[in-house]
Amino acid sequence: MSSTETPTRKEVYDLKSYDPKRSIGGLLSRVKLEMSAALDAELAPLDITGAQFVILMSIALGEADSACALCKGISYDPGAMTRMLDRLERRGLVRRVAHPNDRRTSNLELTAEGKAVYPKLRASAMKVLNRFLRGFTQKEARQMESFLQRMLENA
Amino acid sequence: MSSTETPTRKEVYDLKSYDPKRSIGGLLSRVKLEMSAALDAELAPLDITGAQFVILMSIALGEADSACALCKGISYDPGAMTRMLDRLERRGLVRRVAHPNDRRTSNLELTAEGKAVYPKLRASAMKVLNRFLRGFTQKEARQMESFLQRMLENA
DNA sequence: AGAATATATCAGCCTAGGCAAATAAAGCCT
DNA sequence: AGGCTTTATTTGCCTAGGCTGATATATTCT
Repeated sequence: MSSTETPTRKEVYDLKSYDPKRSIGGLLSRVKLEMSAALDAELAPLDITGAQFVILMSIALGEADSACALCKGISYDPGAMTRMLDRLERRGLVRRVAHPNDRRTSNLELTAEGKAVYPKLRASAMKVLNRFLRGFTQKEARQMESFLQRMLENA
Repeated sequence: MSSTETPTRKEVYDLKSYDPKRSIGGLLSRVKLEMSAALDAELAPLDITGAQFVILMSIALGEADSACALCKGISYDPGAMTRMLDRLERRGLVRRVAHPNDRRTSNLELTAEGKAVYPKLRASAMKVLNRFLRGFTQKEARQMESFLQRMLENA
């Protein structure tokens, strides 16, 4: 060995240094909490929650066209998804359309109203996120994305 | 101006580049979800949830000695906290002790059993976190902490 | 085709947090 | 002391997600 320790196998936190609240885990939970609250507040005037925002975005971007696909995409409970879509349908933002070849499922579409609010949703979410990233350079933001991506791959 | 643009005022995401799922917001939510699930799984054998872990840690570290202090420390609902402490008390991990000078509140203490599991909790949480941080250098971890801290200050 | 299996959704029950009103005890002000 | 305000906790009600089992289709395999 070239040195007294083996840095490549060393873990980030050890029993002496680990402080739950100041650790990446604690900070990340807190940031997520604050960001969700801020997004909810930003979307409140549109009478749309942060959770609904996620669903609407997925549909709008063509990432999912059925309840099942939505669940898989974001690790959401199917039972909860049924009720979530019920709400969005009652709210007039989403429509369930019969699937021609598969009668088990429905295709999901945004209604006219859904399409109309979509740009506002996008802008609101972006605004909130940018607020949390005040003072970040592009380079720092890209690095943060990369860190988070790596953590996800380690999951 | 020394350059054609003003980089200091530029925001991280704009309407063209913003992709909700790949953005820091989307990634961060997802990482938090995965980390919480992983922590719950790790603590399941001890019959303790991730939410309970947070409370127990705060008490153990002397960060809070009353329900109210706990709520303030972690932005938790007082009503929910009453019930959380009821559960922890029934579970035999926490004790409410009468406060000598203030009969509105109770001092919170870990029971013997609570003190006994505490090191295991700490080790479990650390283990999960280190797993998500595989491949991170110390420098990268410190930078991640700093990014999250800055986001919090922007909240 | 018929049976076994897999998929998609839904409905019921449970848990847990958020909110608002109620209660009780301090603290403050004059 | 008496009244007003603040603080700490509790309780009831509401919402929403997780889990399980039921149901209806598709799909696959003989």
